[in-house]
Amino acid sequence: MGKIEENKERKRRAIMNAARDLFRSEGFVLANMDRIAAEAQVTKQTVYRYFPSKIELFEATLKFMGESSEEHFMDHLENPDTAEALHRFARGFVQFHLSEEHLETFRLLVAESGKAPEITKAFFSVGPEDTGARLSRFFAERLKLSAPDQPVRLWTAMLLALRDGVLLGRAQPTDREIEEHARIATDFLLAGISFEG
Amino acid sequence: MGKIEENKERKRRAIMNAARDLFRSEGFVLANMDRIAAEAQVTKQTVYRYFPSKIELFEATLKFMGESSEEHFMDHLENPDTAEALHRFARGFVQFHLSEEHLETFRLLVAESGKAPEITKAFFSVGPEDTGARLSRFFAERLKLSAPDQPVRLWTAMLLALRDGVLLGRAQPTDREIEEHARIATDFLLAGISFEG
DNA sequence: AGAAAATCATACTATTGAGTTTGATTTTTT
DNA sequence: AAAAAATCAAACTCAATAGTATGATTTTCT
Repeated sequence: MGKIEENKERKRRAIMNAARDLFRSEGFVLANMDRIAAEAQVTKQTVYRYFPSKIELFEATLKFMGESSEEHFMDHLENPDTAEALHRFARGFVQFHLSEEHLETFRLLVAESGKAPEITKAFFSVGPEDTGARLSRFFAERLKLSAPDQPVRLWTAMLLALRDGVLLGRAQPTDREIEEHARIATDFLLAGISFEG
Repeated sequence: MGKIEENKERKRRAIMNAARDLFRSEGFVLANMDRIAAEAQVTKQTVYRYFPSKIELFEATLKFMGESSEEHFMDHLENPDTAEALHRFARGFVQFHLSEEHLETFRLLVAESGKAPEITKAFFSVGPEDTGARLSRFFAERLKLSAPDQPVRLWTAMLLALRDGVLLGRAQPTDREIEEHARIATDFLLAGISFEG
């Protein structure tokens, strides 16, 4: 592969990086192409060589975000101590969903999917869709549940209880509060499915 | 009160009605003042006589929305049969939070509170903030819980499990699914607090 | 070295939309 | 009926911004 191809790839990524930051912080409408070009250290002309329009840049960027999203809370499910695995996963899950990065992304998706529902497909085509599936497998294997989907859904919903407040402008919970909430929700789940640690 | 004052009040409301619809369906940035004026059957000039700027119209409209929001699921808590009260409330709560009206409002608030967190205060200064408080009272009186806040939060969070999907563009659940989900979440709650129907 | 592709710098077009201005018309008050 | 307040109709200013055009410069390939 020649240097031209390499550079193309680098530029593409530089543009999508800048686009991601601006779309996240400003939203689709207010993010502007001149500034995306500037942040990417590239001419607007070049942006348009790679992406024919703002909306197509947006779609490509969403997909890019889905692919490059870094969650590590999944790893906790490998822990051999089942209760420990659940508690650690829970804390990581809550922390991630309250992180500024994720909240901005969520805001963006929620706002735009109102007008163009198909847009979020791009994001989820690669991304976090399978968290539920992975959890269900864990519940089936480790907790011996024959119908794990329901408890999984209830549990993750409980874990997200703190998010609405933050989304609507309430102060970010402290680490202490996050920790405690994750524990309470998880204990509640375990009691509900009669699991003995 | 003279006719002028009456008319002022009517016009103000007509403008905010139109503004509400447009802000909800288009979002703050894309909603435009010419169209708001047109929908309100009023001149743009008149809009500006009542509201000095778009942002101030927006704030006033949010407050107006908070005040005029019609939820009726609260009434179910008066039902003397406690389990019945919970189940009916649950269904009404889920239905409301999945209604197109509420989803659009939520989208709007989530999108805008990212840039101006204080903006949602206007909405919640009157509105649904106290659902939690009312529920806590119910849990304390009817279920004899000494610390009701935690279960209330977990329960409402479980009830909202279906919302994320819809927010991100998944198909609206059927009435059947809503009903079933509300029942399951409520049963899970009751089991968790060892309540015997 | 010289051709070809990509990028740069910059200016331009065209549209949209917030907020203003002006002067005529209607409605309410006294 | 006449003064005063509110509204209308319509044109205008001004800034922002998506997307295009042009011609010079740089980078890569052969």
